[in-house]
Amino acid sequence: MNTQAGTTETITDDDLITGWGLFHEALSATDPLLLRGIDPCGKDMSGPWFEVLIRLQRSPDHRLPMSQLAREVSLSSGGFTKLADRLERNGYLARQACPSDRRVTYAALTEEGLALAEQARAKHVALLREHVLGPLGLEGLQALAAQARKLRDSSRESGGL
Amino acid sequence: MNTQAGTTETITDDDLITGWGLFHEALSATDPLLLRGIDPCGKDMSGPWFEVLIRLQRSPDHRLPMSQLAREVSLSSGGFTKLADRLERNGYLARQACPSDRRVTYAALTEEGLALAEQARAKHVALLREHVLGPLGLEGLQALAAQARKLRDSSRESGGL
DNA sequence: CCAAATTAGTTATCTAGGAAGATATTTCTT
DNA sequence: AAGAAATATCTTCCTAGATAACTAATTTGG
Repeated sequence: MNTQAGTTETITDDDLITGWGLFHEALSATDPLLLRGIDPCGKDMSGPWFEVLIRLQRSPDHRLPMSQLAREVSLSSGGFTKLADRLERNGYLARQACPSDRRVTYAALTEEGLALAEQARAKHVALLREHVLGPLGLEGLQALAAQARKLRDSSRESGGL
Repeated sequence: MNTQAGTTETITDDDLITGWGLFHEALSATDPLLLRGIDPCGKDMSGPWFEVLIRLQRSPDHRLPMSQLAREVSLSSGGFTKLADRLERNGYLARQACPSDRRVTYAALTEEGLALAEQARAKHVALLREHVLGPLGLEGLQALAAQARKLRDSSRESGGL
């Protein structure tokens, strides 16, 4: 069904799979680099921790409802409860009751959590400049982001069952 | 350090983080769609299973050394042993000794494994056309793939400690 | 050629997260 | 306003992988 025709209108199954594979490989090769050594101790930080810290750091009062945060970082509610437990146990996060809706619990950064978030963010940005902006250049990055946005939006439509 | 200057040479920390976030979001929104219902029973297939099946399907004799396969799908050797156990237990994979190097074990597709791989691949390609090629178009996909390739290659250089 | 370092694979043990169920609180429908 | 449906969180149980230790087979350096 797929011999290469005019190269302008068609794409083979193989090339499709390969192209999508590149996307995967790019992320799995690059992502670890961007979290490398951004821990206070100079150790790597786990993706989920970073995603949570970043979001709380830029939120008003440095806090968000647990369930919203869970959705944003793509964790199940049960999974996020345990991530929050871990962060809390380490002193980076505190749970706060919400007066207006007693079902919700805010996950809020502590002083130490905020410090951790800011420090990790700064290091992460430096690594982004080195490992992403450097190799791709501004145009490359923008091209990538534009396609990624299209993909995200269309997939959310289709997939948001 | 980062006010928006000429828009042509600079990018803010925020935009950098957002741009990279788009990349993440695109993958995490789209990827599940591409594995949806590609199981024989019409159920979703897990990413690692699919990656393994695809690679074996296109390999000579439909087999590869365990350790090579583990690297290609980004699993630890111990993790891959258990994935292979599962596939074997389900009748899709068989372990074969390698005569020329008695350390290695081949992971080889069984008849059923090959059938599964081919069927999953066909369904996956259809989903790729629908959810990736459709929204992005051929140029979009190629743009994405080109940037992804740059990223992968440069990160492998940096990261391949 | 032999000891040392490498490489392949398996086997514990441990941690992160998903799924499903249980509560408590809202919100929606009459 | 009462009952039903939805939402937020937590808990229990289960599975997938990571890590590290161990064995066996190879390769390498002297």
